[in-house]
Amino acid sequence: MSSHQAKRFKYHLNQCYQSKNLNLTKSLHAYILKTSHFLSTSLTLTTSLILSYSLSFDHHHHNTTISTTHFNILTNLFKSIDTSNPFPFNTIVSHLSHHGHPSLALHTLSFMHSNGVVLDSYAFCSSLTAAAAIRSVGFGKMMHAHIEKLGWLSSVYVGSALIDLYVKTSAMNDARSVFDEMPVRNVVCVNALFSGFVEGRMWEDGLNLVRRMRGLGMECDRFTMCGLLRVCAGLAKIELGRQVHGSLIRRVEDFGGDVFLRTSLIDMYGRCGVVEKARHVFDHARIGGGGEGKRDVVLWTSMLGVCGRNGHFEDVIELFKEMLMEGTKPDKIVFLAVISACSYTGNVSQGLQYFESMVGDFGLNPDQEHYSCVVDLLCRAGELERALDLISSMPFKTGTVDNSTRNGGTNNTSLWGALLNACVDSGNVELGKLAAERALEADPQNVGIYVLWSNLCASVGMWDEIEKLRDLIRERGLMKDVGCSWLEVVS
DNA sequence: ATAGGGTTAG
Repeated sequence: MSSHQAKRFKYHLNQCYQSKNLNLTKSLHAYILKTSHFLSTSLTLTTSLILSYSLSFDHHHHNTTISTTHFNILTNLFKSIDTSNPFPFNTIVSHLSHHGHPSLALHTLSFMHSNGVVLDSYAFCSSLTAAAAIRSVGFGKMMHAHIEKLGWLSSVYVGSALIDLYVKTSAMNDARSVFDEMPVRNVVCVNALFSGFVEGRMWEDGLNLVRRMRGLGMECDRFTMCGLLRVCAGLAKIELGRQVHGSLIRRVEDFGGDVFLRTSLIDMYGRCGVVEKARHVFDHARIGGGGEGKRDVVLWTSMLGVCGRNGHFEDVIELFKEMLMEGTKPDKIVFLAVISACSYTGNVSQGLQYFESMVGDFGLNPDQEHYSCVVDLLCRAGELERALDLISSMPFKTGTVDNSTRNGGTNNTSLWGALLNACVDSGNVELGKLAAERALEADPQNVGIYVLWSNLCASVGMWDEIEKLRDLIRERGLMKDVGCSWLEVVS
């Protein structure tokens, strides 16, 4: 086989890779084997084959497990690669973890480990990213042990990736201790830890970390600033927020072209109640900064959210229209923002219209979160029966997990919780009991539900029921959390 | 031929 031929094969494999065509990959593989023995000597061709296979497998198996047949194909291909050189393996792990196939990346790492391929910082970084993507604490802990044994904890790259993994699995204490024990630190690992504090709404911890940066001889970059704006929003620190805005203008080159920063800035001003300023930042978003006049969906969503939370309902309607006119297609999150805006401002019929338009005009299937939103909308307007009807008509089973959401799945506690909340207000015990039962089926540890239910019981003098609830709470070991709210209810 | 951190809703 000539190198020209090899190039052609590589080109075709790339096509398989792009189109995720398993059968095409299989026949190309067979053809290559029949044509010559070139495959066993061509690393790049083997690598391409592995990637094409991996992508087609996951296409069929939704990224969780692969069949033994497929696993064997991969393993055999792995075995034809010289294990004394980690380079090609690292390339494979990197590709897989960056193209949405984390579990296969981890399979590859396992193969490397059990076949004596040297595990270097590149291998660990890629697989830590993969483990973070599927939120695998177990795999992470295992890798952490290996990393420590091999001395890779001293690498800022590996350290940052490890911190990120712990952050994404909500193990903030582990993240913190990795950070504290790092011999060398830079902005990236600070940002990794900081983003964990921000995501977990641990505003003060985040702020303290940023304050420590000066002492460590580090400057904030745009990632840090972005988090800092969210801290300002969380603590409603408008003055600090203005300072961050000022230093963005002074210090960050073309910050206006950065959607992340603009979005956080709009959100910050909005949560601090300075709607005009948020609008000002939003209105100038199309100018400069590489944008060709069309604004990002996320940018629109943040502005819609700002108007909704501040009760500017007319602006929400207007903005949504403008967004469509500008040619920006709404996504599911835009509708969450818009429908909850209707909910805040008590515009039930418009909220329902948007909900219907979402499916009818834009072909977007509502998630459980959308249903929660509409249930909340109906309940706030006192339409409890309609809310119950809507829940019964949902295409989901109650008590199941919805994996389509960003945080990897929320159950439908919020759905029943919204209904229960409304029942407390209206004193509807019968429906409230049903809602409380369903909510606790989905999440038996949810203290808020116990409190709501006992509030409802107390309001109508059902003291026996409260007594039963109290036993249940003690049984499930939730007494400590419930604390003062419980005492308030009983006394 | 290879590596680490960020935005919107609730």
